[in-house]
Amino acid sequence: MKYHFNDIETKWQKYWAKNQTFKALNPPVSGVLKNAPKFYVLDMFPYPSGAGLHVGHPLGYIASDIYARYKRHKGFNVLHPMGYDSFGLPAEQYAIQTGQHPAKTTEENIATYRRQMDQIGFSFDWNREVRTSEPDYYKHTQWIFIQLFESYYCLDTDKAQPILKLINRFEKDGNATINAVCDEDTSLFNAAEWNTFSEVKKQEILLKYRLTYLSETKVNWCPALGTVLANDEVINGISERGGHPVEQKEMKQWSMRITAYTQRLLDGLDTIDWPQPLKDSQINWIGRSEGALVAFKILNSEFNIEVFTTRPDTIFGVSFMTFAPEHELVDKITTSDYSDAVAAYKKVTAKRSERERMADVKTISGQFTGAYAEHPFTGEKIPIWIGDYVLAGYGTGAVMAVPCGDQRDYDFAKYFDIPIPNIFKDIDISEYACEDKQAIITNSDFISDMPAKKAIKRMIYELGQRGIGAGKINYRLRDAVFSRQRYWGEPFPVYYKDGMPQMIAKKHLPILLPEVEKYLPTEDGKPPLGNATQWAWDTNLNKVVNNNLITSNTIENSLNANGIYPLELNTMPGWAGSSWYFNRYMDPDNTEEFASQEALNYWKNVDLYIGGSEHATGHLLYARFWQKFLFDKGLVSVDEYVKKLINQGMILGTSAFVYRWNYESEDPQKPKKLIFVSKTKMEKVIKERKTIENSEKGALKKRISETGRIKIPQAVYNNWSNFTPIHTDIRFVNASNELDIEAFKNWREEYKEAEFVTESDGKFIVGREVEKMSKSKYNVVNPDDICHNYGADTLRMYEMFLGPLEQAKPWNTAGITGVHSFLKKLWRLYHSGDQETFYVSDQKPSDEALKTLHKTIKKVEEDIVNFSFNTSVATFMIAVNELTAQNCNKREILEPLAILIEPYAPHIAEELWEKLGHTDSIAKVPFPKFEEKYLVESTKVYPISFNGKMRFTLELSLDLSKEEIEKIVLAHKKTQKQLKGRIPKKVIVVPGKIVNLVE
RNA sequence: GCUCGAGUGGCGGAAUUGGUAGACGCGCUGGAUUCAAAAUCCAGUGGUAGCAAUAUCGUGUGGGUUCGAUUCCCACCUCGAGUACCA
Repeated sequence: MKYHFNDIETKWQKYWAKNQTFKALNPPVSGVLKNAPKFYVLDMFPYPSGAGLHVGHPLGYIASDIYARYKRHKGFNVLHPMGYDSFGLPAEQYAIQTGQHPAKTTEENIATYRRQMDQIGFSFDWNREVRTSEPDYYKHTQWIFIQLFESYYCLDTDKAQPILKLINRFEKDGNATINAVCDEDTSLFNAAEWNTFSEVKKQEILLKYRLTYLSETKVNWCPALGTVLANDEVINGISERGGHPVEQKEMKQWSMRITAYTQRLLDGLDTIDWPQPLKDSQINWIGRSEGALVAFKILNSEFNIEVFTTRPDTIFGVSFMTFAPEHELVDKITTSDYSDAVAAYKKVTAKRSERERMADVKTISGQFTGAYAEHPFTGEKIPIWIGDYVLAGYGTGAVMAVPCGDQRDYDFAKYFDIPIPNIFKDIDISEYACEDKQAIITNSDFISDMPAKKAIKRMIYELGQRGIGAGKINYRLRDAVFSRQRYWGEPFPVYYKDGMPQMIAKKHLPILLPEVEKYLPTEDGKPPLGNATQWAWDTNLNKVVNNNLITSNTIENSLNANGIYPLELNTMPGWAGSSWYFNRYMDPDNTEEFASQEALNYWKNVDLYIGGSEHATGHLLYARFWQKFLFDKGLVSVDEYVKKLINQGMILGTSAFVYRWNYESEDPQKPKKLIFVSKTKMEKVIKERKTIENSEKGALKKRISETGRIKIPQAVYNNWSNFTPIHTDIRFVNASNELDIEAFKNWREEYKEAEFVTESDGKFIVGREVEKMSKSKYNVVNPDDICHNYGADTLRMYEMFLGPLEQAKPWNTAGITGVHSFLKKLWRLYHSGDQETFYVSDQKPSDEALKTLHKTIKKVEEDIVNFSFNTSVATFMIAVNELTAQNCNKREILEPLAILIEPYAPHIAEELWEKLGHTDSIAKVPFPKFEEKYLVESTKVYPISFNGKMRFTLELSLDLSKEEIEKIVLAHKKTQKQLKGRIPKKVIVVPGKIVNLVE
C-alpha cells in the first residue's frame, strides 16, 4: 500500500472532529488528565480577510500546534484554541463598495479560513472558537468598557478603584488631597464646592478621572478612511491600512487612560519571557524619561511657564526658551512689535503637515516673540522664541534651551545668532554641543565642579527648596483614542443625557449593532451609525428604539421629557475585542460573565503565545493594559496575560513584474498604446538606449530598426523614457519566469489590447523580487495547492524546515520534494520490501537501531523546547535514513518513532499508529523516554590537529588516559608524517574531544 | 540619527559552557532501473592545484585573546527591522 496522503489526511481530520480528540477540559475531573498540569498555547487570532490564508499565516500556527501536541504527549491538559478578530476595516470598505453587509462577508471569509485551517490538521479545540463581532462576545467587550468607565486610577494603592470611592472622597474632602491620575487641567475644589456643583458639572469632573473618558483631543484624522486612528495605526504620517494621509484634528472622542499604567507596563516586562527586541519597542514606545519640571517667570506678564528637562543641571547654560508654535501662551505673551511675524510663522508651520515636518528635520526655523522670561537662578532676561522643533504634544510644549548642551538648541542658536554660554569645564563647544553626561559642570554657582549625575540631584533638591520645580518622570506614551467613526465595530453601551455619557446596565447588554442603509458617514458628517433609524435609548423600556422618539436630537439638549436619549454614534476600535479574547477562550460559552472565576483561576494565563512582532506597540500593549485593569478589579488572577512569547518571522513572497514602457507619444491626441517589455529585452533596450543616446539622431533611427523585433511606434525614437515595473499575478508565471501572456491579457480589461515585446524565442520573461506576501502585490501562494499536491504533513514539515521560526524568509517551493520524499521513506519503513504490505516485526531491535532512536528522542525534545523546529526535521531525516540503511522494522523502534513525529506530521503518524494495532488516537500517548544507556560509546573518533588544523582522525578507546592518548598519537605514522621529524612544543589532549599538537 | 537583529557553499540553512566548519534538504554531475518519462535507488559535490594520495585557502573586513575562534573582545563595512526633532 502506497502513501496516499490525501485519503489519510481526510480520514484523520474527520476522526479528530468526530472524537473531539483535542477538546480541552476545564479542569478535567476524571480520566488520565485528572491531575494533569495545564498548558495554554495561543496563536494570535487572524482577521478573516477576503483573500483567505496564504502560506505565511500557518507558519506560527504550525509551530504552536507542534508545541501543543508535544505537551499533550507530555501529559499536560492543553488549551489550544482559535478564533477570529472579525470586526475591522476591510469588510466595511467592501460593504461600502458593494452594499454587502459586513456580517455576511465576514461569515464567508471565516468559512474559508476554517476550511483551510482544517485541511492543515491543526489540533485546535474548535468548541472554544470566539468571534469578536458576535453579540455573545462583544456583550462582554461592552461590559469591560463600562468597568473602565466606572473606575479611576488611585496612586495610593497603585491600582484601579471604583469611581464611587472617588465620589465619596470628593464629598468629604474635595479633590486637593486626592492622589489619583487625572487630566492635567483638572481644577481644585473642596467638599463644599463639590456638593454645590450641578450633576452635569460633577460628571464633567469625573470624566477627568475615569479610565475611559470623553474629551476634546487632538486626534489622527484620516479623511480617506473617514475615521480617527490610534498612534500605532499611523506610520510616518500615513495610515497603516491603505496608506492614506493623516492629519491632526480636534475632536470629541473616547480615550483610554493607558498612561495611568505606564510604570506598571514597564515593570511588568521584567517578569515575562518575551523577545528582547519586542520588549525594547514597548519600552521605546512608552518612552520613560527622568528629569525635572522647572518654572520660569515670564516678564511683564502674569504667566509662568513650566518646562520639562532631563538635564536640570545645565540650567545655567540657558540662553533662550523655545515654545511650540501651537502653545497656548504664545499669543498671550507675544509683544505687539512681533505679533505679525509670530502670526505669519504660526501660519507657515500649521500648513506644514506632520509628515513634512518629520521628513524635513534639517531645516531650522523659528521666530522671536518679543517676550522674555526670567532665569530662576541668575535673574537674567531670557528671550522667548517659537520654533517647530519643539513639539506641542510632548512634555509641556516648551523647552529651556541650553545650546551648549543640546545639539538642536545649539543649531537653533547658531542659526539665529543667539549666545551660546559654555558651562562645561575644558570642553570645546565651537563646533558641536556637548551632550556627554561625563562632562564636569562649571560657571554654575552651587553645582559647579560637579559631574552631571550629582549636579542633577542637587539641582532637583534646590528647585524644590525654592518652590520653582521638582523631579518629574515624563512619558512619551499618550492616552489611546478609543472611538472610530466606522460601522463595523462594537457599539458603545452609551447614551447621552444632558450631553453627558451614561452607561447602560449590564443586564441590557449587548447593545446590538443597528442596521443601516449605507455604511458611509451621514451627510452632515456624523459616523455611519448616524444613518440608523433604530438608534435611541429608552430609559423606561430599557431598549433601543426609533430615533424619532427623541425629543431633541442634540446630545447637548437637557430637556428630555420622555426619557429617550440618543445613543453613541462611534464604535470601538479593532483592538477592543482583541484586548481580552485570550480570557474568553477559557470559558467561551459563559453567558453571564466574560469567563467564570473558576475557569480563569484554572487556566490563569497563556503559557506560550506565537505571533508577529508587528503587534508590539498595538495589541500586545493594549492587551497588557486591559489585563492589568481586570487584575486590579479582581476579575482575573494574573496581571500579565502571556508568560512566553515567540515572534514568528514573516514568510515573504516573490513578486513578478512586467515592465511597462513609458514612451512619449508622437501624436498626443492619439491614445498611447500599452507596451510591456520582457525583462532581458528591457535590459537590452536600456543598454541600447545608452549607446544610442550617444550617437546622432539619424544613426539612432537606423540602429533601432536594425534591432528588429522591438516593434515601437515612430515617436518612441524621440524619447526613450523609463520602464515602470508592474506587479503581475505570480499564477501567470512558470518556474522559468515565463509569463503566460494570454492569461495576463485576460486579467485586466486595459491589458486586452496591450502589446508585448518578447525575447527572440518568443518567450516573455518577468522580473522577480522578494517582498512581503500580500494580495495587492499578487505574490500570494496559498496552502491549498500544496495540501492537494503533497499533503498537509508535507506542508507542515516543509514550513518548519525552511529555517528558524523567528527569521523572515522568502517562500520557495524548490525544496518541498525533499520533505515529501522523506515522508514516503518514513512510510516505507513500516512496510515490507514490495511497499505494499504493512510489516513490522516484534523481534528485538539491534543496538544500532536503539542508538538511532534514542539519539533522535534526545535531539527532537531539545529542539522542541528551544523552538528549533527546522533542526528537528533534519533529525527525523537522519533517523529515517539510518533506520532504512539498517533495514530496521522493529516495533520497539517504530512505535516510539511514530510518536516522536506526530507533532510535526500528525496524519501519517495516526495512520501508522493504527496500523501498528492501536485503536485509540496517538495524540495523547506518552512521549518516548530518552535513555542515555543506548548512547554510551566505548570509543571516540578523535580529530588530530596540528596548530589547530585538523589533519586526520583516529579512533581511540575512551578509557585511555591523557598520557596514553598522547603516546599513541605521537607514535602514529600519520603524525610522524605531519611532523616530518620535528618535535611538537606542546601536545594538548582533551579526552573525548580533541588532540592538538603545537609545533 | 538612535535602538535591535543578521552577514557561513550555487541556494535554504547546520554547528556557540571556544574543540573535526558546511549537518539536513534543494540544485548540479555521473550511474542503475525504464521502450521512454515520472517516481525510485546508488555515488560524487566549498574554492584552488593535482590522475591520485595530498597540499593550500576558506564563516562580511581589519586587528586582538587562545594550543585552538563561525563562536569571546575592539574597530569598521553591508543588509534588514523598529523608531524618529521626546527636550
